Amino acid sequence: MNIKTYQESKLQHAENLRQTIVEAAATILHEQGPESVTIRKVADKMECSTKIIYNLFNNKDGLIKLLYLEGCKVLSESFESVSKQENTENYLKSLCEAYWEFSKIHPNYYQLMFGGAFSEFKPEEDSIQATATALEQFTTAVTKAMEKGLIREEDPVQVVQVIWASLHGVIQLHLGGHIESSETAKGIYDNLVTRLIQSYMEERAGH
Amino acid sequence: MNIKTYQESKLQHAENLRQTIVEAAATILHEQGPESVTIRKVADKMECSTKIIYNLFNNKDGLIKLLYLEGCKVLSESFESVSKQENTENYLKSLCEAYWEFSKIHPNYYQLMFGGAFSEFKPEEDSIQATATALEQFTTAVTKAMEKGLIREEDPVQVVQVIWASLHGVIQLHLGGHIESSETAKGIYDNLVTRLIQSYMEERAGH
DNA sequence: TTTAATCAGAAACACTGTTTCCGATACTTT
DNA sequence: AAAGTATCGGAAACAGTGTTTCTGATTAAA
Repeated sequence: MNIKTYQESKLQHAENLRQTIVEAAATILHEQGPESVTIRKVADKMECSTKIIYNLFNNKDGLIKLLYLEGCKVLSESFESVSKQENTENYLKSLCEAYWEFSKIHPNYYQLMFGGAFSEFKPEEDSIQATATALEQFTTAVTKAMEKGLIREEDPVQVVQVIWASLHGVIQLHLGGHIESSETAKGIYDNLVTRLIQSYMEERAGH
Repeated sequence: MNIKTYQESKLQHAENLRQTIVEAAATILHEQGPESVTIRKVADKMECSTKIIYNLFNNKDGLIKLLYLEGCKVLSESFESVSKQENTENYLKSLCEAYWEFSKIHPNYYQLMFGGAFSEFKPEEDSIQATATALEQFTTAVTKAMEKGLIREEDPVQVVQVIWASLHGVIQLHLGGHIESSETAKGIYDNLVTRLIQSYMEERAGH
């Protein structure tokens, strides 16, 4: 037990509180979906008043942002749990598959992060950075493929963004109800994955 | 001037009212964005009570759906205004360009239709059908390319969905603030368009 | 002319994000 | 130790949302 000044202990108390509030909000998100993540419901779960949340997070976006960062961590772990394969093509395909799985296992996180569930929430510098970090496995895989000459040299970040954005499009239209059946959506997704990877891998020198 | 029964005249009155309400809602959508399309603001513009809107549209989704259908018409016209070219590859690229332009010229329609601006609104049978109709130019172009042997025969609807969904992904991430600069987003978009069309065109017989 | 039905306006209900007010608690100072 | 002061959280209020209820007027039907 450290000896702490009042200010230090106060800060730590605030930090603990922040953490438990984020956890409560995350629980509501998982159990009841994004539309149920309201300041009052979080306050009710914490058995406290809404004022505390505003003191600690400034506004709702401040709380949503932390859920966004949590989601980035989960996404990152999803990518990390993909077994690294020698075959670059297969590895990239597995990463794409993991992204689909993430959207299926954590649809509420997905809606919050990329689906516009909180249309007033716009990611800022740090959230965008966290997203890039979550996609790091992807970026390094592409970079390595370039070094090995499997993909023509260009900006690996742009390559990842092209892949990410287009995969996201399929998931988003699916979650939004524009592509009803899950099988149809997966068919489109797999088709797209194959085409994209082939497109990049066929750009070998001499082709 | 037709002679009408009371019931007929009543129905026509209701239909006229529906039309003006949709127009008022569309005006608010264009001038103030999706978040300002609220029942009360529409009622205020119409100088009537909210009850009328509920009588005619059942609930907010009923009104949003009509705006969705309007948006489909506008999108359809955007595609139709693309000059048809003999060169299939160039024509498809022009259609993709028109889709991007639509999202830039009518971002509010885009957010309402595909961006999840009204997260409670899920398109139903008729809205999905209207979307398919809006994409018809795309579908016929792909079908013709298959008949000419420029694209390998498969389901043209799935081909269009693959292209549409992936293009949407770029636009959606851009509008959602995940891809900040418009130039970056357009670069990704164009890159994707080139890759996809190449991917489909390279599947000629004998390849 | 009386009766019955329809329909629109005002107000209310149950929510939302956010702010204000105020009292209790807890550190500071004398 | 006692008085003063600052902080911080709870209750309530404010402004806004989608939606419903109630009620009175209008208008067709009898």
